[in-house]
Amino acid sequence: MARKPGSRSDITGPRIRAAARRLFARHGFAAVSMRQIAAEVGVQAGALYLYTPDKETMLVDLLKDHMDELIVAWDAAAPGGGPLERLQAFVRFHIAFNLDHADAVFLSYMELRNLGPENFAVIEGLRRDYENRLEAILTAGQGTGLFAVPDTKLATMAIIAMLNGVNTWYREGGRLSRAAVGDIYWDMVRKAVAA
Amino acid sequence: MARKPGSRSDITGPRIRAAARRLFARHGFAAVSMRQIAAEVGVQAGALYLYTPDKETMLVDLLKDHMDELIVAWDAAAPGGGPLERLQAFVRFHIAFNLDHADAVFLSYMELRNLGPENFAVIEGLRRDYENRLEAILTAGQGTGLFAVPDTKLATMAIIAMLNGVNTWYREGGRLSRAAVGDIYWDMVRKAVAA
DNA sequence: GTCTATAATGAGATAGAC
DNA sequence: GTCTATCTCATTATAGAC
Repeated sequence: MARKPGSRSDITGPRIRAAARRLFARHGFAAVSMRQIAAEVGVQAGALYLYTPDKETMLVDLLKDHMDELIVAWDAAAPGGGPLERLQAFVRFHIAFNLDHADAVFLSYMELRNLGPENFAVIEGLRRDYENRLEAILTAGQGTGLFAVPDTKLATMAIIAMLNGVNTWYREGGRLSRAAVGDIYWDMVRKAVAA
Repeated sequence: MARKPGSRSDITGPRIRAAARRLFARHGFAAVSMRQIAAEVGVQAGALYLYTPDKETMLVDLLKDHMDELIVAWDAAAPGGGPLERLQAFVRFHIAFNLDHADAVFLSYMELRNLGPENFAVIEGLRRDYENRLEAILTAGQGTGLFAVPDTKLATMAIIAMLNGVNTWYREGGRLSRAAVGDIYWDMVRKAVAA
């Protein structure tokens, strides 16, 4: 026997990526074998090497795609207006995007240590690009006297960490809707940076 | 040859735990082999099984000890006084303790997925015990009208996540001292929960 | 594009010597 | 309490058939 009837690389490729993302996030990069990924997709382990040169490249591609998508999505969603409106939009966007991409977000924070130095630098650079967009909002508000943050760099890190935390406890269908969570976090962020 | 001259279990035990904690935090539980841990300590892999029945037990013992130590340390450090004083103390304590136990903190958030359900429940229970101490402070302040948090549960999670974030960027000898970081985060937390 | 088969390596854990 | 040696099994990755 040879190739499976009906196999198509433009279908198998995305399915491999989705399975790898899910399994890496659930069990950790090192704990997941190529065999597990292949089994999840319904192919043999050797077939994965038609789509990636090795396991680490699979991971770094997932992370890079995720960070690219994040930045593109924010740049498309970011409103004009004053710092307060832009900050509110950022808070709501970040929570919503993270919940929609929980596995990728988790990976992008937890599995950086499995990357070689050059791949690590690429992902970290993309993350900084994204964080700089938030810091720019804080700096703008600081300039007009609207915000009073003791340190825009730390405030950026604090806000991102706080918002990322939502992913650790939020469950769909739980006590609070996504919109309600957005309201509550926006209230806390707004007050934290207020003059 | 047999046992090494001068070997002592009360020295080797702690060294094994320290090596495992460091290596698990750096590379991830699944990525670290028993041979690596043994090499770090200077014993053979087989010797590790004198101290632990298996690898997962090594991990869960590290996590349990860490959470116990955290709760004991806070209960010893927690001041009396009003909610504002207690909240300030909590912020500064949490940042300092986390920086002093960075590897264990990282493990306690990242490697829970490598635990069986019963071990997982134990660690999660301890974490909730700790978080409840913060929530009690917020509830007390809420009751006297000193704080105005829209949801004490979410505020608890938000504050912890924000403070935990310090560990991801803080470097000893960097731009800011620990005390300065404590000041800045306290400023943001104070405003975020203020009435 | 997927298969089977296999190479090369390393894993967790155990047995028994000293 | 640590050693060497070993069992058993899984791993990543490749080769070549179809």
